[in-house]
Amino acid sequence: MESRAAVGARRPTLITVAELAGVSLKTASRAINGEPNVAPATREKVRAAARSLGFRRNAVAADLARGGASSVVGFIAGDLANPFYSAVAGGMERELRRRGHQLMITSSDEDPERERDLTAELMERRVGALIVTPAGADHEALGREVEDGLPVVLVDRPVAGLDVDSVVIDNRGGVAAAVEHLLAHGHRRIALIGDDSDVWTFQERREAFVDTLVAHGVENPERYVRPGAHDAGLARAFVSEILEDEEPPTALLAANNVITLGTLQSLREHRSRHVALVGFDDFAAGDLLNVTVVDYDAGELGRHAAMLACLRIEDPTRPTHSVVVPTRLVARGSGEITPA
Amino acid sequence: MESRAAVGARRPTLITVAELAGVSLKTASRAINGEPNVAPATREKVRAAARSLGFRRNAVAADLARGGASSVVGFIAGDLANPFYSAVAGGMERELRRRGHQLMITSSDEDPERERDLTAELMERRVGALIVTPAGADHEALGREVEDGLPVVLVDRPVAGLDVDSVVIDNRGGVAAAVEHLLAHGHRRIALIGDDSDVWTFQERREAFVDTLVAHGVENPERYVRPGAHDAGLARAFVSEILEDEEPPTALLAANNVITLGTLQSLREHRSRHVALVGFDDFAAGDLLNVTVVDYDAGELGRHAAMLACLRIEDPTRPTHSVVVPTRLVARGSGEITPA
DNA sequence: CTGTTAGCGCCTTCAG
DNA sequence: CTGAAGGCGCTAACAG
Repeated sequence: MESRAAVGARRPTLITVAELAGVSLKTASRAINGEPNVAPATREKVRAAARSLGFRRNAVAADLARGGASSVVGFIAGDLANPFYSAVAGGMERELRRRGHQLMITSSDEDPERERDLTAELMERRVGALIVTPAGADHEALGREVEDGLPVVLVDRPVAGLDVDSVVIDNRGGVAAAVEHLLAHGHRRIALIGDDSDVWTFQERREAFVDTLVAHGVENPERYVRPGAHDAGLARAFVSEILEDEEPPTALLAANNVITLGTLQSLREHRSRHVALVGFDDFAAGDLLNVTVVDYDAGELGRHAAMLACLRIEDPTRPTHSVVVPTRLVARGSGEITPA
Repeated sequence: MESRAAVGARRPTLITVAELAGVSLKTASRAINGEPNVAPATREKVRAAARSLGFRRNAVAADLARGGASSVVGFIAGDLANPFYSAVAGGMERELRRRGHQLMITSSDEDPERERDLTAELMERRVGALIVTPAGADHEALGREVEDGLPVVLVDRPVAGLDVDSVVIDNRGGVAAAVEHLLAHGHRRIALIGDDSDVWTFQERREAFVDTLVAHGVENPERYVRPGAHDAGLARAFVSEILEDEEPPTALLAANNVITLGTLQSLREHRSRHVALVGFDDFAAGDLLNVTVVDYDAGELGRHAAMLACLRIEDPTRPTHSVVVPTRLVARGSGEITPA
């Protein structure tokens, strides 16, 4: 068995294997790939030769020979260091693996220009499909790929004018549930602390917020809406400010987990025991802090995206689908506080 | 400019571009790749042709022709859905990109068998290097790759008997600092709630814990050591139990963030206002809960791993390096409580 | 069942 | 500065 190649030595190829086994190149290929029409004895002979040589098939060359797209799927995440994307990537990777694909992950850091560069790069690698969390507004580069026949799947946010498969959270449903929950507990003055107004998910959540309040006869539903809380510090400041209002809200809806944390800080400073809070997105210490949240399975986003990508690879002509991942309200205390 | 290929049409190749530009294949290649020895006019002609055809160079074919390893680096993470790995992957991806490499991420889910499969798969894709968070104990498969000359970098935990580049957290230093912090605040009875005993990082943390206590003359340092808290629930139970001791500890050291959360739950149930707590790893609501922690930059782990991988690709003969990422103690209240 | 003949798309010689 | 040949490692037809 002492046949390990020395450092830097060439890797054995199918030809080497074929020669050792005393068969032709193609027969070796068939045996290695488990194709039919190979005598069991021959197959074993080839496999033994491969083993003893430490042969490794070259998937890159195989993809090339087969002409074109590989089994690799590319994912351009918004920000890899963000747990949300890692949860998405986790679900995605698992589903792809199940279907015999590999995942190549990159991160645009929410920068549209980087997204364009990465798209180009992944195209050069001839990925079989591209899953993207679109950053910014201009996505004509993506549009071109789509026209060129590349399977593209959008995750977490769609792109206007781009008719492709997509997976999003049920933002509207989640917010509606949260607002109705608060209304049911007697609140009428409900505030929404949200992210920057150009973030699509916040736009959705905001609209659902307003719609739900209107549907329940609450007047001036925008009164306590505060967009622009891009980080925890801002969220905290906004909440502190709004609580100073002469007629302050009795309940708060934090539009994402970062904002929820900032909100909690503010509430603690104000020792407000009678302000209810519901947060969109669960977070690590959510249960410990008794925070009622709108939760969902981020991994499902990735799983569905992967599935849609695979289905489109198999059938490029199928109509586009749009999957909506459900949310559920997890009542843990903070959302069940009634108005003072 | 209306030259977009129809869906499913073949992508243009260098030959197509060369023909349109009226030059040879090789000249087109040179122009596209920005190699020297091409007349500026020719270069422009070729580039214009490429643009109008929507040409995309095939990086896969290029790698193959160049014979061998690609610029892709593979990363086998322990569990992609875990924020720790996402932070690592984030730093890794950024550094690799800076150096002109791509990252292919997979997840072993801490399963040694999957790790072996994934290693084989990434080898078939001819990754230029492999970064691994080794799962389990048996890593002879990895060892074989190393012998074959594959650049391998270990992250977060080393493998006994495998002399390769590695990056780990300063587990000992972090724990020592935490323990000394508690000692300085007057504690002598300090408990360590830890993960399963076969987890390397916990072994390190435990040894440092004991060593530090011994160095400070604390007798019977193992008395309050509780391994096996694999999830928050177990941690909570262990803490509850230990607090019932007739001579309970006055301070707790939670060996990781999951354990810290469980510990907090238990402490809250016991309304123990006089038990100090320091947690290893920071977490989302750490500051909100005033939890003193041993923090470190997970992205740095990834960044260094990427760097080591690149350096080894460039020079396979360089001696192996071992990077230790520093920790720092973040005092936020829970660790500064003095014994009752 | 097995082997032969062509490439996949590009890069690397080595000549013009 | 440019081009022609040969090959990277593998697979897809076709023959036998």
